[in-house]
Amino acid sequence: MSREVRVRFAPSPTGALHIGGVRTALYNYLFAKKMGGKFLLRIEDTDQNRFVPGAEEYIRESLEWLGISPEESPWNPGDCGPYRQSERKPMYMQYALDLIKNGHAYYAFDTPEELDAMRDRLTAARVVSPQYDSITRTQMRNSLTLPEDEVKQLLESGAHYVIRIKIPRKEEVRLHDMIRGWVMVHSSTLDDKVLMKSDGMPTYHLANIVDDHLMRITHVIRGEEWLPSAPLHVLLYRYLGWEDTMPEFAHLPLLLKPDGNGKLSKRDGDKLGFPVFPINWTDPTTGETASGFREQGYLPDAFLNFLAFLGWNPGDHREIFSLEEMVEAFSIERIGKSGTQFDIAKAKWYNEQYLRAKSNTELAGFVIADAAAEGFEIRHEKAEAIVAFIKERVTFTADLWRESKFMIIAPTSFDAETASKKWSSDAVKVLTNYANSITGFTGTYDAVTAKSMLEASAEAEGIKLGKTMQAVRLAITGMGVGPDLMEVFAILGAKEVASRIEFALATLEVVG
RNA sequence: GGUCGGUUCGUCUAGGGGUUAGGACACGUCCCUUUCACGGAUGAAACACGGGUUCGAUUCCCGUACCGACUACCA
Repeated sequence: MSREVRVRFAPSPTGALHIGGVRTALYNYLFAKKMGGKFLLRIEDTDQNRFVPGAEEYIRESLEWLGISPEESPWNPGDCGPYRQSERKPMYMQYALDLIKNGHAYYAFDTPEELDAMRDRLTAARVVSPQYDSITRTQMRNSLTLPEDEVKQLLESGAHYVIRIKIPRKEEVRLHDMIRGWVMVHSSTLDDKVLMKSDGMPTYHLANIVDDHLMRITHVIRGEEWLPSAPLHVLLYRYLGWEDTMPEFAHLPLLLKPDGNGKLSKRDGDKLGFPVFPINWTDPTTGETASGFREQGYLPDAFLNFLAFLGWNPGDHREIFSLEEMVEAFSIERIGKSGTQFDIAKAKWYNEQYLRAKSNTELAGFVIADAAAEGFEIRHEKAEAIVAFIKERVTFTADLWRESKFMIIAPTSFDAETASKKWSSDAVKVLTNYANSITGFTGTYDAVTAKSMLEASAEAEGIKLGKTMQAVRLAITGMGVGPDLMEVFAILGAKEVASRIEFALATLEVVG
C-alpha cells in the first residue's frame, strides 16, 4: 500500500520570503493537491542568530494572499507538531546519539580557532579542498582520536562540543532526483558535517531529516541549492535506519536575475526594478520597506500563473491557468532542469490578461476606492461604465483610476505639444458650434448621438471632422491620447462636455 | 580551486535520430482606428563548440567552453 503523499515547504524565518521560495511553496502545493495529499509548512528556525521577528507571519500572509496555505503549519497544527524546529529541540539529540552509538557520528571538541588553524594549515599545504573529513578528523580533537576516558571527562565537565557525521572514506553515494535522474557523488568529497551544534540545536541537515521522517514526508521538493547536500541527507536516512521510507527528491531549477547572472536573492530588494517579494516587507531593524507584488498591483492568480511557468509548463500551448487548472495539469516530470531568468514583462502581461478577465463590477470597486481616497465620489454604475472601456489599456488595478481620472476631473491644463500641433481655427469653429448645439440638448446623449451631433457641427462649418478630432480630444481631456472619445462624451454627459469646451475655448490660443 | 548541476530565438519554453525546429512575452511592419490601447495579420530571431556513433545528429556518447549552485557550529 502506498503512503499518503505529504510534502512540505520549510522556510527559515530570516526575513521576507522571496519569489523563489514562493515558487517552491507553489510547486509543493500543486503536487500535494494533484496527488490528493497534504501540503505542510515547517519553520526551520534552528539558527537563533538569524531569526527575524515577523518573518513567520510574513510567510503566512504571503501564502494566504496567494491562496496556497498549508494544511498543517505552526498556526494550524496537524498531528506532527510542533511545526517550529526550535520547539522540537528536545527531539533531535536522541537521533544524534543513535548515530554515535552506531558508529556513524562522533563528538568533536575543536574550537573555532582550531578549525580555522586546520583550514589554514591545509590551505598552506595546497590541499585542494580543506575540510573536516575522513583524513583530517584523525588530527583533530574528537571522540575518534581522544582516549575514551578523556572524552567522557570532557562531556561531563560540560565542555563545548558538536556532533559530526562520520562520512565513510570511500563510497559511491547514489541519489535519485525526479527532475535530474540519478546523481552520483563520491563520499571522499563530502565533509563531516556538524549535526548538533554546541548550543544544543541541530543543524539544518539533522533537523530536516528527522522532521521529514517524523512528519511522514514522501517527497522533498526544494531549490537546487540543496542538491550538493542531498547525498549527505541520503546517508543520514540510511544511518538512521529510515532508508525504506526515504522521500523522493526533486531539486528545482533556480530563479535567476534578469541578466542571468546569479540567482535571485532577498538582497536584490527593489534594485532590479521590480519586487522580489510577494508582499511588502519592512525590515524590523532598518525600517526600510521593500515592495511586494501585491502592493505593486499584481493579482494573486496572475502572479501565481506567472510563477508556475518559471520552470514548468503543461506541454501544450496553453498559458492561462487558474490555480485549479494548474493542479490538474501539474506534474514534476514537466519541470525543467535549467535555471530560469526572471522577466518582469511577462509578469505584466499575465496581470493584464487576468485584469481584463475580471468583471466590470469587480473592477469598478478599485476605481471607486481609489477615487474616494482622493476625495471623489463615483457612483458604481458610472464606475462600471468607465472601467468597461478602459480596462484594456491598463496593467494594474491601480492604473484604472489613473486612466479614468480625466473623466471625473475636468482638465485645468492642456498638453502643450498637442495644443501647438492640433489646436486650429477650424477646431475652434467646430467646437463653438458643437457647444451651442448641445447646450439645450435634452435627448439621450449616448456615444452615437454625441458623434452624429459633432459631425453635424463640422458639416455646418464646412470642415472635415477628422482633421479636428485631436483638438476636440484635447479640449475635453487635456490630452492628446486616450480611449474612444465618443464613449467619453457619453460618460461625461452633454452638460459637462459643453462646459469643458467653453473652458478650452477660453484657455487655448491658436498659434501659427 | 574542488564537487555537483545546467546549456533550443533577447526571455519563458515545446520538440526530439530525418521537422519549413512550434508557441508565448518583448521587438519591427501592416490592417483596424480621430489618437493611444485592444484585436487581427505578418516579420526578424535559437539547437554553445569540437569529436564520435549513424545512411542521417539539434536530439545519443565523449570532450571543451561558458553559466550556475555548493564548498559555515546558515538554512
